[in-house]
Amino acid sequence: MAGIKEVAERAGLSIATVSRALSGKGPVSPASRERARAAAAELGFVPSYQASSLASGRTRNIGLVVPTVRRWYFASVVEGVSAALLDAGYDLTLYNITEGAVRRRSILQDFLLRKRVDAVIAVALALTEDEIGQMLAIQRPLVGIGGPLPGASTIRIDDHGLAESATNHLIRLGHSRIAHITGDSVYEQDFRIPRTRRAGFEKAMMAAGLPVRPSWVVKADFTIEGAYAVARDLLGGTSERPTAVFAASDEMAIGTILAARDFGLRVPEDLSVLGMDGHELGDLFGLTTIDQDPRGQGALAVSLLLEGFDGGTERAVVDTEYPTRFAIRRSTAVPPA
Amino acid sequence: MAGIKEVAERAGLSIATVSRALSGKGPVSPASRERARAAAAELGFVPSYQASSLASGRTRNIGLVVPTVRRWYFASVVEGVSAALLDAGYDLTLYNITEGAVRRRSILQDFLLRKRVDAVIAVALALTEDEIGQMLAIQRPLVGIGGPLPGASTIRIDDHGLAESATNHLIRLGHSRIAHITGDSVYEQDFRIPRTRRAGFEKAMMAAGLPVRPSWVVKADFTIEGAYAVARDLLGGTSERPTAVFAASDEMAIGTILAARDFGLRVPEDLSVLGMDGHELGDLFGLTTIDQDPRGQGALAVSLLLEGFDGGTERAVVDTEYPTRFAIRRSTAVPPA
DNA sequence: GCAGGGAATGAAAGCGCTTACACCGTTCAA
DNA sequence: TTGAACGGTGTAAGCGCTTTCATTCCCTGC
Repeated sequence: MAGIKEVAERAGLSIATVSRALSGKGPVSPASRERARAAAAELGFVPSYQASSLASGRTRNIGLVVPTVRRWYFASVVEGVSAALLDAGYDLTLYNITEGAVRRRSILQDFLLRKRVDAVIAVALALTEDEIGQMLAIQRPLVGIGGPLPGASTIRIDDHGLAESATNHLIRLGHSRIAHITGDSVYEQDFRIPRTRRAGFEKAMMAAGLPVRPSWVVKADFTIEGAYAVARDLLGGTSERPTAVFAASDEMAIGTILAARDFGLRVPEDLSVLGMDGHELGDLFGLTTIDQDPRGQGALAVSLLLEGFDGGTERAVVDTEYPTRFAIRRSTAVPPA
Repeated sequence: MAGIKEVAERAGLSIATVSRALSGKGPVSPASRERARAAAAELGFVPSYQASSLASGRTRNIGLVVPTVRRWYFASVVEGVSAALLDAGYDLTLYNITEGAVRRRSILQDFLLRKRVDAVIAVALALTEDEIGQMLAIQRPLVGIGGPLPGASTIRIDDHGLAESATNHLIRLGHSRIAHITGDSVYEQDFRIPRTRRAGFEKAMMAAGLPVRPSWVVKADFTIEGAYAVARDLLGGTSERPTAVFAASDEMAIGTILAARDFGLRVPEDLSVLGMDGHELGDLFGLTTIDQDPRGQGALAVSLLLEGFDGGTERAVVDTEYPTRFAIRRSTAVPPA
């Protein structure tokens, strides 16, 4: 393996000049730059990451913490972050902390703090103030996507307001028997999104003078399967049935549509279904939803971070509300007569 | 930030002893070990990754190259790899090379070669021999999951044989009008799986003396939506319709089931549908499939790698055939009378 | 009682880069 | 004409660890 020393020898330059030539920092004459480049190319030289990190203090590596990559939303964020980082020549270290609190603790401590990353992007995680403090204490910018991170920059959508207007959409169509599928306790612990969306739903219902029946606010695990199971209970019983379901995620809305079909319920004639997120399957199911473009949010998080690196020392805490789009498709309509 | 030097001072030991005590390598008296541990804990010391990598040559970081994380299969592999790596105290650097050849080239060269990873796991990628050679040349083990990597270790399932026996399952049920949904050209370029599965399908058909109608071997992009679209064409036409569809992935099988439902076709009474992979939604759709546990494959890849690190210099190239399970559910039955 | 062998430890030499600093030769304004 | 300013370059001091090697000390066997 050729090192910078060999390149310098071959180019007839000092290693300092080669370093400057290849990194683009510092003044180097065009002639030297070209010779350094040529020598590096001939030897197939690739600078050692650990050496340059150690010397410069920058790793060109970003940590991305997600609860899972098996939900569409998270996978989309990961792709957005990954693509933006690749373009910028950064590496992405993925921390998939499915296993919960214990693992998460050790990740934050043993991994993120090991100066291995220049910054951290946390998706939908409600970190404690302690945890946030630790990150900031070691001078590593932290940006949160889809989750409130007091003291850190965040990119998020207005979950409360959007859930409210989604519910209002149903109410305006004439629905009064509206059920809501929210997240279950596992999710509530780490993320505040289900709770926030539920609050928006309840607010809209109250404002319209409509009852929020406890039995019509059901919990599921944010998957198609999970929502399918609870939607079967909701729709299959002999008791009165809702005319509309607002699910806190598109996956749960899709599960609801599938359950409805099982009972011969037509969507939207017999049941309106409204989702939230902008899932790639929304089109196929004609799902009305609020599209939040998680891929774009991931890319934006990277831009913010990289800007901060260049911009200098401004460690501004910005809270960006990401724009959404209300995609009205076929799954919502006026209630049955 | 406390460094090993501060820890050594506090513990009243040399930095060499502290290093040995904390890493567990080399002889250290129990008393010193304890003092080093205590001092490190008090100072919140976490060793610098780049420094130890630079000094030791090991990064404790594994590169994982995937074409996307938005398919269930890949996301599952990522989770399997991630969990295993986290347990072992390794980092995972994710290279999501959705964008194709150009990006992939620069990733392999600029990133993987920068000595940033101890090993690489490539999922479903048909790397060229050149690319494989480069990796091996720099002494970095390479293991492939779900794709043939000549010269490197691989974990894979018997795509050809399994596609064959899946097809035979349909044939034994009495089907003779069997369609196959395979991958489209984008996928074929980088991965050999669709082609291999199609070959298995064709072999079984030929062996049974059944015709492989070109119009019944249709291409889709391995997504639910993509397969839904082509399945609508396949099933909705006025011409003769197949009685069974063997899709090269569960997602495509699910798309087929959804398309069938649109036309009022009952599964399996009017149409048998057979998938492959073991998707988490398979249960909901009652999908008969071949379960290949990608999560387990990811975990196995990590074990193989880590074993190799400990085991020593044996750079054995092993080709592991991962066990699968034929999950017979409700989506396949005898053909309509 | 003494050589020989470990175990425990510390000093110090790197690992392969980046960058502060010093230096030289120009250029250009005063 | 002079000196400040600056572009271009090299020297060398680290970055924060790991690991080799030498040293010390204690135990064992003869």
